[in-house]
Amino acid sequence: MEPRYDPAVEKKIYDSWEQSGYFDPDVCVEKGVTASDAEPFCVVLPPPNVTGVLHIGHAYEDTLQDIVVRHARMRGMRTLWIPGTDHAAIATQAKVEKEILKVEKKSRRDLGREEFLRRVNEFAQVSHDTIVQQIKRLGASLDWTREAYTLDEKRNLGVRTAFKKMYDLGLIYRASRVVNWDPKGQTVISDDEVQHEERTTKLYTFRYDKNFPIPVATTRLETKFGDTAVAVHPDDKRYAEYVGKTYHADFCGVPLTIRVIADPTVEKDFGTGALGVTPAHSIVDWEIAQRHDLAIPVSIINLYGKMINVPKPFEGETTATARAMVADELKKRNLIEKEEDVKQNVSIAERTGAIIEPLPALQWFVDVDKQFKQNNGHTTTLKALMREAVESGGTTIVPERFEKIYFHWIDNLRDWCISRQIWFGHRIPVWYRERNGVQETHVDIDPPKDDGWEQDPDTLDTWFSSGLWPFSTLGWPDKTKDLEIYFPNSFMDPGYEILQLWVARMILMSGVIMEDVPFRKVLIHGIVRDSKGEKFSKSKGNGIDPLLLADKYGADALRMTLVIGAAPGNDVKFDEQRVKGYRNFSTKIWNIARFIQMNKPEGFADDVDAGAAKHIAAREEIKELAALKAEVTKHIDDFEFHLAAEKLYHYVWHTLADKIIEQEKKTLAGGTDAEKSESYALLEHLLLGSLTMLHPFMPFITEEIYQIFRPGKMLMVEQW
RNA sequence: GCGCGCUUAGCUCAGCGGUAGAGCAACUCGUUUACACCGAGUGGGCCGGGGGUUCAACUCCCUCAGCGCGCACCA
Repeated sequence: MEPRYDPAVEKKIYDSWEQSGYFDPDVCVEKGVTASDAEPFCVVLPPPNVTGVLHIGHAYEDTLQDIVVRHARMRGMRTLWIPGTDHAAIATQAKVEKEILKVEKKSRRDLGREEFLRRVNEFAQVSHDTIVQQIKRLGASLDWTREAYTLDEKRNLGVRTAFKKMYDLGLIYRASRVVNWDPKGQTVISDDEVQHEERTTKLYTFRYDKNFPIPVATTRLETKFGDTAVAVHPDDKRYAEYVGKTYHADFCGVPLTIRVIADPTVEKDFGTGALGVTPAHSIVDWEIAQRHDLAIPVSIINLYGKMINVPKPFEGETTATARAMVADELKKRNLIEKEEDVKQNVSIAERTGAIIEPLPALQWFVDVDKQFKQNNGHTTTLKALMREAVESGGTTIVPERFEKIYFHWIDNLRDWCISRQIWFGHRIPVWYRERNGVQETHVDIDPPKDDGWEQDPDTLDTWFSSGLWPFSTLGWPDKTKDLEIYFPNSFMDPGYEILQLWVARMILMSGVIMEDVPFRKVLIHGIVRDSKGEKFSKSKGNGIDPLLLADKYGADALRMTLVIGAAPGNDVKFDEQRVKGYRNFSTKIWNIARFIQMNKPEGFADDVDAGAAKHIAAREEIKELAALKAEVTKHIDDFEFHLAAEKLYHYVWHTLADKIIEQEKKTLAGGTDAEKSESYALLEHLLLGSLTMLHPFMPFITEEIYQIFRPGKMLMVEQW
């Protein structure tokens, strides 16, 4: 054995695993390492976005899965782990758009849809290749023969099939309503893609004009051109006499017709207790307007955040400028009664950082409250279905506290807006044409055969295709053998930041389409942060390249650092110092192996030294190892990888090396031949046993050493 | 506002009803069949504050504080 373990061999080891074909469970069955009737175990990789390179968070996520997968494989299960990448519609398009604008000073419209998509696909391909190499470098035992992409043809067929099915069930509909408009990305986004940021802003208390009886408080003076009502609480005695009446007001030169209505959602104690209702530019106001049958509102803000349908000088101004102008005008008219600073949560688009502009638009939605009938005869709603999947125990979420967050999210869920005004993604499978003045709509998997149809220009929310991932990767909508064997998946390991965006959508989609849960267990993990507890981000420049660390200390050391870093669901604070510590552990393991190998008695061979093996069977050290195995197995089954890894670390270093080897040194030096053989047999047994248990955590070094002791074998598929 | 976490040794974190644990850091010794990417050992903790349940609480319950997160409101 070399005096030192060199992480450079890790690439070679990965290649040998890949060449063996054992990542593919069919090959395992074929070659007899897995029984043909073995219980299936399937995990689908959360597909990394093709927007760049792998970061340390991926390394963490992939390590956790690889532990589960390798453990299952070693226990003889028919184990499949499917790789793939995510086209990540908005994220990827935005990235390429930005790059093209920077380098060529061109917008996507300058290039045209076809050319632009060619560029995005090119970028995605390069990004994909990098990512795959990176995943392999970390040792993930994925079956690359089954690799998928959320935007490949197979998955596109799945998306179209799912859309059609949900449309036919009445779960997908098209409607005009106030949506979250991202003025920067020029697209609608769903509620879950909106984030909130607290800011201080001015709250104005004003009157539309001198004769209007009720003062109203608002932070958005510029939208008041679009007001059609003032809402007060039904129990509010101050305004009871005005309820039901309609007033004509002159608001900064614009004639408004304002009805006073009573609605229980209005808070008496906020502002003046009276709310100016702007149906076109507030989701809440839109809903109030619906309840009170207010007239169809006029938009006063366009898609670029500029004022429209208002007189000069307001027309064409940005909302911010218009707000200041309105404030000036009202002051001139002496209509501002109060001006105060308030804290307000501003809605931000998570991808572009733009402030959301609520405005009315015609979009496609998934109805989460609609009753529909499943093939199995049950009548349900999507909300109920998502709730039941977890309540019934069909899917278990670990740690349990995330179940609470999940239910809380369902309780507050609104219809899911799935159409996006971007080009990169799955085109909506709907075609329109006008015939004799009548608008016709065709919703199907394939385009209509006859003439005159035009496909909807929009694409689908990336999470629509991601939601199908647990079964689209298995070949659905075809009735494949994989689907039969491996669905529902056994395990899924996403981060908590996509519990709602992704996990919930998979449960939803699987519930409608497959009428089953997508997976049995979900282990939610935390975020990897830097040593100060800050999130890694490009703008902060605190990123760490997991690949550099793997090359420097070995992928195994990196994996151990991440695993022992924290309990499930908690964030991991990452410090390079710790990786060093586990590199030292690798060295320790290496030296244990070297020491044992150096002491192999002349002529010792496993088949002829059955006597030595028999002798050691009764020894305490063997029992101790067996007890450890039971503990480690239990911890892995309970997803307590940090405990399993820590115990193994402690055993190997402080029991096997510090105690047992030290104790055996005397025998190895001065014992009889029989005693030496026994001593060696014991140490070898303990070493190989430790390597076996360590393998899911530190696959490379364990494989390397194992093959030195057992040439021709492969630890990856040895018995646990 | 509703909900969910976290607070344990200098640092990073485990443990979660039975006399406080690990890694790193610090200190003291040590180099004998591997390993200084060593070994043996030492110091260091009112387990965030207060109250309760219990024979027994870091562990369960209540409450307060600080930090973080989710959802809603934000007119």
